[in-house]
Amino acid sequence: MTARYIEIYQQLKTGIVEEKYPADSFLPSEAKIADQFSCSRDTVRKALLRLDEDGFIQKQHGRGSQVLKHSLINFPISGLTSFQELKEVQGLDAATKVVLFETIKSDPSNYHKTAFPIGTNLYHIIRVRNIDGLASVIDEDYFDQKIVPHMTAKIASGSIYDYLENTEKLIIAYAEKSVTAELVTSTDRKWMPNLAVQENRLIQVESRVHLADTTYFQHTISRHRPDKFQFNEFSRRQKTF
Amino acid sequence: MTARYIEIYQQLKTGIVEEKYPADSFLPSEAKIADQFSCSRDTVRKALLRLDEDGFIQKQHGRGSQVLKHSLINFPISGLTSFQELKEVQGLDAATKVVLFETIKSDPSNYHKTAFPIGTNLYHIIRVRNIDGLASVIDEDYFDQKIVPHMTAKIASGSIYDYLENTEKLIIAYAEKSVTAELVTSTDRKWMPNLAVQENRLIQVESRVHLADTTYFQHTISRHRPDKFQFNEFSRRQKTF
DNA sequence: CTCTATTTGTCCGTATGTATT
DNA sequence: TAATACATACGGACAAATAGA
Repeated sequence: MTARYIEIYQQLKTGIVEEKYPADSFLPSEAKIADQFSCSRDTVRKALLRLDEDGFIQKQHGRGSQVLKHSLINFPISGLTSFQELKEVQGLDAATKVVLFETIKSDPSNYHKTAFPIGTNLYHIIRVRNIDGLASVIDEDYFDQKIVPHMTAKIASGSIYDYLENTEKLIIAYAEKSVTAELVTSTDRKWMPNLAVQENRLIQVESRVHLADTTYFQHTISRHRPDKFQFNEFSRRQKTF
Repeated sequence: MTARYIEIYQQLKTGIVEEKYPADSFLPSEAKIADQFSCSRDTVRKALLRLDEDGFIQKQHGRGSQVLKHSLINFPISGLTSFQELKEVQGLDAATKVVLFETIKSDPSNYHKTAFPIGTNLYHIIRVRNIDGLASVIDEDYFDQKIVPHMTAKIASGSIYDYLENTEKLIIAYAEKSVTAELVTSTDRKWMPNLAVQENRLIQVESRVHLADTTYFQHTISRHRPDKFQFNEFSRRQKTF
């Protein structure tokens, strides 16, 4: 069922994480890996391409594939990763409180904010994320009810993405994101009571999320405490094409 | 010299940008594109993979490749894109002033900052970026002199990446980046005199940059005016592998 | 709902080019 | 120069998803 190259990707990744292939060492050549797995070199190359993209190895023409230090904990703003997934991966002491759950209709007054066509029925949800007991993120979501018809406050208090993908079987594909530093509002201070008075901005990540068939279904605004905000990323030099 | 699949990528991309293939329409099937270019389907698939990664199309199993709205101007923090390149792509009215150019040796007092081994000879450069006449970014760079032996203040006032790649023929491959919101210092205010007094933080992007052979050669700290900071990104949902 | 045509996804094998050592 | 390793390209086969009759 799962593709052969995915299995090979996973096994090589495990070998890297468990230091069977330590940092700075080279993986076996593509031909040797193909022998080990009794598959074609093409299949191995697909696996190595993913490892390269994910920052586990650096491929080098004529030399081999070198294992990179995977020191950085990935806190991806890029990549579409839910808070719940981050919590699990990073083992955070985190809790979610749903502070608003309502259904609204998109109208001219909020169109600029949500970018949904006027008249679209939406869920409007606000959640506060507490990390180590401190209110650290305010998430405001809008979901198209045509796509997500059975949202509840209970679902919102857990993992919405887990629900969307595993229960509703939606295939979440891509998002346009923008990151800015926005002025603190009185509403922000209400949900983040411990924010120091001299802090005048929150880090805002705004996302428009689409399904695999390009349907636009979610708009999210995440506002982060500036003194707690950090994200780490592995990035490759853009080829100039 | 340039690979066939790159040519195909470029031509399709041009067709999308010039709206020969408008948003929401479908590209011809892989087989048809292969016919048009008299190449194999494998070669077409490589081109489409890049277009998909770059957010120009959405591939859909059994359906085709749909053209996406490419509304967002990419201001990549991810992706390793130099200020000079951004300036050219976005047509910014931007100027660079080199405010510090010195050679130093890495020692215990700055090791935590640069992460270069103690005793490494380094160029230390600080540049202020003015956009529309306003000091908007402070860039602080450290370069390993073993890798970049002939840096000058004149080069630093232009495009260092252009120099590194085209003159020194270095192949810049990847970076570990972190983004945080750091407290404003008196030095920051010196270089950004118009920063409002109530602003207490700058958005900081810190990068450790490596060459294709994994050599670590550059450490950069970019501090952005919070009221001017914005970056947009196209991002895909991480497969859970 | 079934069948079929179309389209993309995966995998294989082979050949040749190019970079590194 | 020669051996090794990755990059590109071709062609074929079958699986899986989609759409429409």
